[in-house]
Amino acid sequence: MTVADGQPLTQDCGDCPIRHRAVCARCETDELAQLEEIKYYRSYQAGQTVIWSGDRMDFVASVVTGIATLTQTMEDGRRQMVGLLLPSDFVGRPGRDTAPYDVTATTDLVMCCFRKKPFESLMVRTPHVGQRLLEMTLDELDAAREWMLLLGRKTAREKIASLLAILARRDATLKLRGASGRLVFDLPLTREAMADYLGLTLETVSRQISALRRDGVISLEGKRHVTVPDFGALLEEAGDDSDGGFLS
Amino acid sequence: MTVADGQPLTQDCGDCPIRHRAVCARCETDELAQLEEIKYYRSYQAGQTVIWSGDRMDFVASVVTGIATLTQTMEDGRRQMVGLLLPSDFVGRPGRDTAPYDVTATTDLVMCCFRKKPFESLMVRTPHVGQRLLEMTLDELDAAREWMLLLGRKTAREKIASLLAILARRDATLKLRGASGRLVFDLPLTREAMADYLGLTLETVSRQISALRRDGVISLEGKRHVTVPDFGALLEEAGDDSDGGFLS
DNA sequence: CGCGGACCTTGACCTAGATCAAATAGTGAA
DNA sequence: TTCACTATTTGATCTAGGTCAAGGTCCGCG
Repeated sequence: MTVADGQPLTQDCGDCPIRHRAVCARCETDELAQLEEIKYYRSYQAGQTVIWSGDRMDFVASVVTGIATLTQTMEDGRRQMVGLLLPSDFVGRPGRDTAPYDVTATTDLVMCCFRKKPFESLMVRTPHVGQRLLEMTLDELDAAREWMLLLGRKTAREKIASLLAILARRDATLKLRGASGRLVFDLPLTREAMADYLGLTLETVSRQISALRRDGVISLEGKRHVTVPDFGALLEEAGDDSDGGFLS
Repeated sequence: MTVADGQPLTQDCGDCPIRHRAVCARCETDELAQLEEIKYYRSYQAGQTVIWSGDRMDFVASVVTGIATLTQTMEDGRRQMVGLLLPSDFVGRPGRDTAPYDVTATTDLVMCCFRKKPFESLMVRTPHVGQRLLEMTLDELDAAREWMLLLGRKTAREKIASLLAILARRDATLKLRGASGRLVFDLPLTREAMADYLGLTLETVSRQISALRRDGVISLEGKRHVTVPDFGALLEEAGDDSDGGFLS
């Protein structure tokens, strides 16, 4: 996934890193060809806003590489992140034309976009797209509900541990590393973004990370490079009643 | 919607109160006939548990009348409600066989059930069911994300006001009353259930309701019968930056 | 090499909401 | 009518996390 001098690149769906996980995952070759015809790539730099809440949104898209966030803001400035978009995740909604949330690129970001109208008409013709989108939406709903438990009932320490566990697990999945006690990854979020995600202040995030470090649950090199010596111990801190069945 | 002596009743889809809003909303008459063939009704009394988290779940269903809740529980007993199911809402997920949440009847409840296998195979044949389910799931995801903002960032008073606004609005919709400043409805939830929904304790719920009453935002007859003299004022208390465009 | 500006950490203090503890309705059965 | 029981309210206190404030670290730039 290289981007030549900030220019969006075009590429073959066959080589796409998210081919088997994104909204196109279930498509047959002919369906894929139709999608390929209407797709185009866009890239954003870390920190850039992709869409402002309330803006007209004439496309839908899949995240190809990088991380984006969905956030809601109240008039007085209180902010809550309501979604973390990782590679293969879908942005936008067929049948809606203004964005309900701010979408921001947290890291450098490449998205595979489809203009909304052609995509919608394509959804009618190619059942596999709609089926896959339903599946993905149901998964996101589950994730949102798990997040509701976190926001409503977990302590600050549990919230941080939960977030670290999610990031660590996701990183391990991407790297295709098997079950292993020791995990190493980089935090893709600032302390402030973590606070927005967790319903905390950035000071509390910082304090709890320091506390987890003092207690040996994690160790840090620099501010962002995290080592988890014992993933089980981290899950313990997260307060989850199950380890998700994998990488325990 | 009467239930003869606790016996589930069968009825014609044509007379069904949720015909045009549930998962069957978009079905043509022939599709509806197929659904009708595999449906059956079940009823539950207020307080009964419909499904326990982790249980095998061999059906999916629509709420016909009454209210049900989805809740998650941590080992130490902390509880968070993650969904409020109103008439026409859908329970269960095609392609999953154990329930991820407790489902509880909050009021007397009637559900229109479909065994999972036949429903799944029907979904392949009748595109309108899948389309409608996608639409409904996207709506639920939006609702879940709004709830995340509430859980993560709103004060106790704003949380209560938000919940009352949702219940009032929904009640007004059901009764088909037009825009009106004055609204009257009954709380379908105990203080404890409200606390589970809002990420608060029941004492805080009680105190904040008392405070809203003292301040004239609502008035109460008994514990459950609420009058909202000025819906706009209630929305103001809820801290939402928009009134949802209806019934302001 | 020194400056400005993100980003992060830490300390001191404060407050919204939790916790603990009673008291007060309602409600249905005997 | 009284008892038992559940739902609710209210008060007194405690505390996790917020707020305010001061440094610290890192990095790019003149």
